[in-house]
Amino acid sequence: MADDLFKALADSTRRTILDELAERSGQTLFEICARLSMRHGLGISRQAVSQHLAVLEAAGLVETRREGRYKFHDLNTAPLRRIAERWLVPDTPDPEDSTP
Amino acid sequence: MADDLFKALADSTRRTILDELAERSGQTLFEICARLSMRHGLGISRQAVSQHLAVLEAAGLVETRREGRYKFHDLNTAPLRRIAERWLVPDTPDPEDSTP
DNA sequence: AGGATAGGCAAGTACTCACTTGCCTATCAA
DNA sequence: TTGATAGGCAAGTGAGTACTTGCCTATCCT
Repeated sequence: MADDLFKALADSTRRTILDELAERSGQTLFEICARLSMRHGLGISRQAVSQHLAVLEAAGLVETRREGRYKFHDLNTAPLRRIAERWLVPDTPDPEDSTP
Repeated sequence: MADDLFKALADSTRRTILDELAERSGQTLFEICARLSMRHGLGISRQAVSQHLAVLEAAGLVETRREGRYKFHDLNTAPLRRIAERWLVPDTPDPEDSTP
């Protein structure tokens, strides 16, 4: 659960994708590919970006909506808010990692 | 720089170590090993924990102080606070990942 | 000094993961 | 229908990494 979130954030390309979606929400796969290439100089295939988006969606950081042949991607920052709270608040720890 | 931070958080054992240090700061390597085994059921070698602590220290999440033959580890939550801010604030993005 | 404790260094192994390659499906426009 | 566009599925490859094993250094106590 939380493991998916942190693993998703561990890759720099995925973090750049989050940057792009934070700036302009609702982009399609091809739009994201173009902007990664143009603005960030990332020579990366469409399939690679698609796989990154799947990871981000599994982590709950990206939500998608389909319209016709287009699939729009939206950023969801809710999971990010709980990251810092885990170690800042000396509360009962999340039993997430106790039994991997 | 920020890459070290996210990579450090990507491992569940390291996150559990942060949990332990959040609960009791200033533990030694052997104390951390014992608590990981006792309270979390993690059968992990001392060297593995030592390597994890090195990763956490490189990420700025753990600071160490040496006293005699003991090395105490303290949690530093400062880097965590800036994680959520990156995508919550629609500001000029950190140019960190532009040129990997 | 000698043993015990706390920690460090380095090479090897096994596994994960990012990325590519190749092909396939679905929607829209002519 | 035909072609073009947007996206998906799956196997293979190469690099990174978590962990082990073995040995070494430093500090403390008797």
